[in-house]
Amino acid sequence: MTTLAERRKELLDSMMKEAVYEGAVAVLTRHGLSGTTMDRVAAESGMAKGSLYNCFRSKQELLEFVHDRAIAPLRAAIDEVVDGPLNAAEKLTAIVRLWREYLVEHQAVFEFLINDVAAKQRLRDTELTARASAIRQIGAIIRQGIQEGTFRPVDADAAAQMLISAAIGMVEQEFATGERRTVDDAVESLTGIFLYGLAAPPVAQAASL
Amino acid sequence: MTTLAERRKELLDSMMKEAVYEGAVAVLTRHGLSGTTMDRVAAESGMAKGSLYNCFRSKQELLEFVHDRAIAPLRAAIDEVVDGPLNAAEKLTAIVRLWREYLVEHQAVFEFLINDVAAKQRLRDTELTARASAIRQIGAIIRQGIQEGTFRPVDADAAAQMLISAAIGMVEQEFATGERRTVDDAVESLTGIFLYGLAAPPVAQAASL
Amino acid sequence: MTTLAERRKELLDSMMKEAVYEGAVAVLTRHGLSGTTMDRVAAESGMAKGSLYNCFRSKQELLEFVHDRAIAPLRAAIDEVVDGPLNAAEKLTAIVRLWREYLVEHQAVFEFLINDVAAKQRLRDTELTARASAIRQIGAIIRQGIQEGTFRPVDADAAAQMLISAAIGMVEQEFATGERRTVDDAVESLTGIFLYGLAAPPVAQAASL
Amino acid sequence: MTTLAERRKELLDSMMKEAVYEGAVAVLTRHGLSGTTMDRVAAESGMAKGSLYNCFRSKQELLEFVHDRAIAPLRAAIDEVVDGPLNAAEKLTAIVRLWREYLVEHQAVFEFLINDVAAKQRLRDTELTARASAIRQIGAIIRQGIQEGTFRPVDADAAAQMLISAAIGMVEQEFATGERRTVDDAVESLTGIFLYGLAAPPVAQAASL
DNA sequence: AATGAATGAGGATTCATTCAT
DNA sequence: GATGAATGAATCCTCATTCAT
Repeated sequence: MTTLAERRKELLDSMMKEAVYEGAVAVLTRHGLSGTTMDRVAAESGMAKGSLYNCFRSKQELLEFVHDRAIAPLRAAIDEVVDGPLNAAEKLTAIVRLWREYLVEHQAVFEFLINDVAAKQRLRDTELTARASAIRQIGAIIRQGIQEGTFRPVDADAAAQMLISAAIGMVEQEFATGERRTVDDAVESLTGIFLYGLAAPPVAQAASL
Repeated sequence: MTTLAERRKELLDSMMKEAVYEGAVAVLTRHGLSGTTMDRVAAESGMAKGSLYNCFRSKQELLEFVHDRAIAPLRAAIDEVVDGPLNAAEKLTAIVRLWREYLVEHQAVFEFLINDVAAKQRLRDTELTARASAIRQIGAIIRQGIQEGTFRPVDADAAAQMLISAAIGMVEQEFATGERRTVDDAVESLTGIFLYGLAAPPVAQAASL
Repeated sequence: MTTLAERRKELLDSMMKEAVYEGAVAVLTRHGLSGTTMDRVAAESGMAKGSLYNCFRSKQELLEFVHDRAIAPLRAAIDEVVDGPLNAAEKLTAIVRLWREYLVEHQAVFEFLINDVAAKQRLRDTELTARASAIRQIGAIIRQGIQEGTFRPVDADAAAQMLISAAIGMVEQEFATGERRTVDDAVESLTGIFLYGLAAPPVAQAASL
Repeated sequence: MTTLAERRKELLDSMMKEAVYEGAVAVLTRHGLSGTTMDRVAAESGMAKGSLYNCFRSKQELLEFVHDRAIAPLRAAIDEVVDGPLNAAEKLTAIVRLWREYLVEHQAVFEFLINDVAAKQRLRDTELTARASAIRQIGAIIRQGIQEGTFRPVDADAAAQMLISAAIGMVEQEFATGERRTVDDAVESLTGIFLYGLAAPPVAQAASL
């Protein structure tokens, strides 16, 4: 018996949350994080402000939901890559590409997404932020590469952090300056440096052969 | 004639601004950017709210002052490195070290400093933000390295952006997780990857066979 | 369907606005226009400051409402006279009487009403101010009189402006000096001069010689 | 001995007040009454805010001074007319002309001047306001006219009040609508009505001769 | 006497949250 | 459960007035 009612409730609840998600993203896009008020989210979601509070205990909780909800597809896509058959360098490249595409697509809520409201305000569950989980996964890939012998034995977590930071920074830069690069160009630029570094290959080594 | 009165006035003014700077940093540290109200800054600086407005036309202006004031020493130190006699790789390493030391030291206002209030709220003079100027300078150094033949011919500005983003990301990571690395370790980790990449040198492998 | 909820809402809304009107008039009376703060209006109206802003977007809008609300009965009464069957001189007299009664009755908010906040701050719709609409209507009546041949061919709008200004001035004078005249006396005094002028009739003089 | 010092002091004082007058008028013109702050007046007058308070006990007092000072020339000119040899109708016309010229010339501070700050805020000495003294003088002239037999025996003070109110109203109207009339036209329009009224001369009387 | 920095009460406005219907 | 009016603390900013120099 309860099953029926429960399912119904859950369904309604998730429909409402979906509406809230879309409304919140619209508001975030139009008014920025500081301009995102419960009033506006309610209006944009087509529901009463009070209903927002039936769904979420506080604005903080609502924003965390929106954040997680927005991040979910990216995380899923990355999971697929991570569990896939590619080698370390290819996985890294694929992930960088996913991040880049994701960031560009969500430009409007970029700041909100990247600056990780949840994390900032009371870093609840660090593992939930897109960045944190990306770092863990990338770290694992780098370790894989090191084990495979294709990567140098670096501090994998530090490298992962740098990689993701650099990816974000690159997109931020593009947004700030307004110039837009092609995906291929951007991804290559980033992975090129991370895989091969800035230093020119030492001629001496070649000569020693 | 004016010297007397002017000197006095300037002195008092700079003393007040110093007090405001310290008060603001304290508030920023304790309450975060969004918790930084004029009331709190006034109280923390030991002056009346109105006096803040005798000194700064608006909260925005006050925050810009604090930001610039906080960033100034780092910029000066980097300028010195840039204009110095080191080669490109050494300069890069030195700058990464300066950034790291600076960020760790100013941990408290980190978010505020890096997220560049000024830039966010109405990107005044983009060149004035610490990050932007660092990118320009690092870009120049990379170009220098390319010309010297010690760096590969990469997109210098993109690389600079990545480098600075990675440096910031690294410190953010440390703050978030609580683990603290030594300066040498961190700097080496970062420059190691940026200079030599993740990929294991294929030549050495070939030679070792 | 909507009727139920809508009626209720409208009723509540108009009750609130009524309360605001009365509160605002009380504050206006006690503290004058410049002493009329949102805090005081809220307190006097028996509601929270925030509720005022649920009803009116700004202080300006609230004041405009109070103004219009206060002016409405007078305008309606004048409309009735204008559309009535009286001749021009009678209409003028009737209108002057209405104005006078109205001004005396609303002495407390006199300054506020006459100095036309709305007009002053951003003359929205000039036609809405009591004075402006009175001038238009009186102008029409004077033109009617001119056509009827009972009035001299004067500049009707200028005359209307003078008439209304004089009516207001007369009441202002009474308020300032504290002496109160009877309605009949005051109206006769005003219409007497406007209809027949100050100059003694020359015909009588000629006849008396 | 004191004479010398006293004269000096008085001279300096009146020079300062002159400067304040000009500064205040400039500020009033540029920022309106509500935008007229002591800071701005001090700056515009080229003196320190503190000095303003050596000269005037309060802002109120300063504004009263400015008001009176601005009104003085008009009052003097009217005095001349009043004491002159003209007959009542001519005096009235002359005074209306003076008012009109004065109002147009001081358009910028019109509101301030006419709405009589001093009177409004605590009608100190009613006789000092331009309007009040004008009314007294015009009342005297009308009484003169009545005695001369050229005016009908009306309530002189009420008529005077109406006349001055109508004059002010006429100019206000012009300012509001933007259309500007010639002095002659405006004065004639006003005096025409006040002297001869709106009513057409009764044909019946002429016929009865 | 002149100065202008310091004061702090006061004002308009916003918004997360509650709660009666 | 849904609604949205009510709340009032919190925020930024202004400005007349004082007073130490």
